[in-house]
Amino acid sequence: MLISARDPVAEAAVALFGDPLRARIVALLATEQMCTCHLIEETGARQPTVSHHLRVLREAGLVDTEPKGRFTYYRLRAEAVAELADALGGLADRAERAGGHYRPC
Amino acid sequence: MLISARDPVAEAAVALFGDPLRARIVALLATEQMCTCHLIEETGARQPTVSHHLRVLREAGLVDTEPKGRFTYYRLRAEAVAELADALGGLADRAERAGGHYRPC
DNA sequence: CGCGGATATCAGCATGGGTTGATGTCACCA
DNA sequence: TGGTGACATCAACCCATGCTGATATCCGCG
Repeated sequence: MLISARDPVAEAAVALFGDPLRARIVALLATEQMCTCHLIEETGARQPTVSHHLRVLREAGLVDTEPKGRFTYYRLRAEAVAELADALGGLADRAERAGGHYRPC
Repeated sequence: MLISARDPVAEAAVALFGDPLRARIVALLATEQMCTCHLIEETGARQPTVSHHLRVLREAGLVDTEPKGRFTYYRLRAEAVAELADALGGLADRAERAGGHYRPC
């Protein structure tokens, strides 16, 4: 795994947690599917701010949207989060095996 | 898990991946322990920049340091990465179980 | 059809964090 | 002891991103 600016793991991690409000939204969506109006209510943030963060999550492929009339419900994509968890598990494994190797200076 | 600005999961994720260069450093440290001079060489970044990012990782408890004379080696803490992976696995589980719950508007 | 509600987007502004060059401190060597 | 190398830190600068108020668009209802 060569992590670069375009690495999906880094991008997903930053999309999920790169901002405190967005991390809060993620936590809320992990409890139930919610529409924008609920997220605005729960977080106390302004509507455009909430919409902006939902857009970041949407474009990162971390949420699905389901329009219901005037309301838009968001679902956290468990499969995408699980992929990230797996990738991090792999990183931990590699780090474990990397111990003891000392490159000379 | 109530993710907030102080949440260790969010903080670890951001410390690991919040900047492309830092993510790159993390990937390098997952292959072997390296000293600052190696990381400067491998990444092509300036020394203060590399030091700054190492500091972020250090203060987040994600790397251990081992001074060897004038050289400082860094080790990615596999256990810390594994904890993050576990937490994300839990988040994915919860998101999976959250499907189907629709709060009325 | 007109109005109100939900929300996605736009444009402008402020701030935090990354990068840079300079500096300070410690370790090593002749 | 003095000089050099490694690197942690400092201070200044810049830019990407989050936040705000305004606007546009779509949907539902009387």
